[in-house]
Amino acid sequence: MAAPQFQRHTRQREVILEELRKATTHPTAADLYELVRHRLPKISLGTVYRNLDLLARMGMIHKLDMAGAESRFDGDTRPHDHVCCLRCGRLDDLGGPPVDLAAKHHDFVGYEILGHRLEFVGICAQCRQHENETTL
Amino acid sequence: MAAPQFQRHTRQREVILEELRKATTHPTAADLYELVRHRLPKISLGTVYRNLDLLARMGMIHKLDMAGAESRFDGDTRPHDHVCCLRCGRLDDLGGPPVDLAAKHHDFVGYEILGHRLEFVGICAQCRQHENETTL
DNA sequence: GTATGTGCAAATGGTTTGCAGTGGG
DNA sequence: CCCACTGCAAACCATTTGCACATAC
Repeated sequence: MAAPQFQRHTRQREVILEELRKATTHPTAADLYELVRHRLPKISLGTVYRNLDLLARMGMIHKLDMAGAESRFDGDTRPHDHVCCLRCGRLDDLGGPPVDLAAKHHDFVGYEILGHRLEFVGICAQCRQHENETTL
Repeated sequence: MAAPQFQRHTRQREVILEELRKATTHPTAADLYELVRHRLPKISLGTVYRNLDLLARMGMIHKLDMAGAESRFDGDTRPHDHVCCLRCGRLDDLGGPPVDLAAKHHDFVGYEILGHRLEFVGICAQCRQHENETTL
């Protein structure tokens, strides 16, 4: 709830942020751990989690909490929506401007609305092709 | 992936479904476990999970997976959206028809879109009042 | 009678945390 | 020099699972 603020500048944090920004796949914490480990072999998974949390609360990255177990992270903080493949689980950015749901309709039952979480679901191109090849 | 089908009719499943339909709070599996335990003291948490999963795959209830760690369940399968309070975590139904996002805009980057997950977030009436009382 | 469903308890898996040591400023 | 940050390992906690027994049909 407090304003998160960096107190130190560490190599670990720097590399985590770099690798996340470089990635195009919305990696999980474990994915990122592996990526970062190529450059900082001694880093611990706990440090990855701590820094991802800190970076997200600073607003420098986005934590994608939506469905499923593992959180994924996004180094691109420009507003955009996501599509998740129900078959293989891959998560892609959606082109075009994000859906605007502001104010629209609805009785908000006393809530002050601050935002929304939205994720499209479907079948990705690869999985659709796979299906066509396999299906009788 | 297979078509889920009931093979037996059990008291446990019956009571779980009844309690969920009676509840107005979108309970978690653990909440439901407590509720059901009043009537079936020997039921196990594993059974609650197994039946919730089965009922959800039958389409008789909805599993709400979005934010936070714990899944919540909804006995009302009519289409409707939800609002979640960022302060206290309560989850409410939204009145009015669900937001229609069909087809709209967007380059769906090769995906066949089957649906979406949507959840509004904000501060509930109670927490807003609390804030006003407490804030300087 | 039999295989599905249950209770129990242990296992799993993602995430968090306590602690002693490291290093950024 | 000091305190935030790290590495490590143990702790956590929601959920899943293996197994022997119970029970719906």
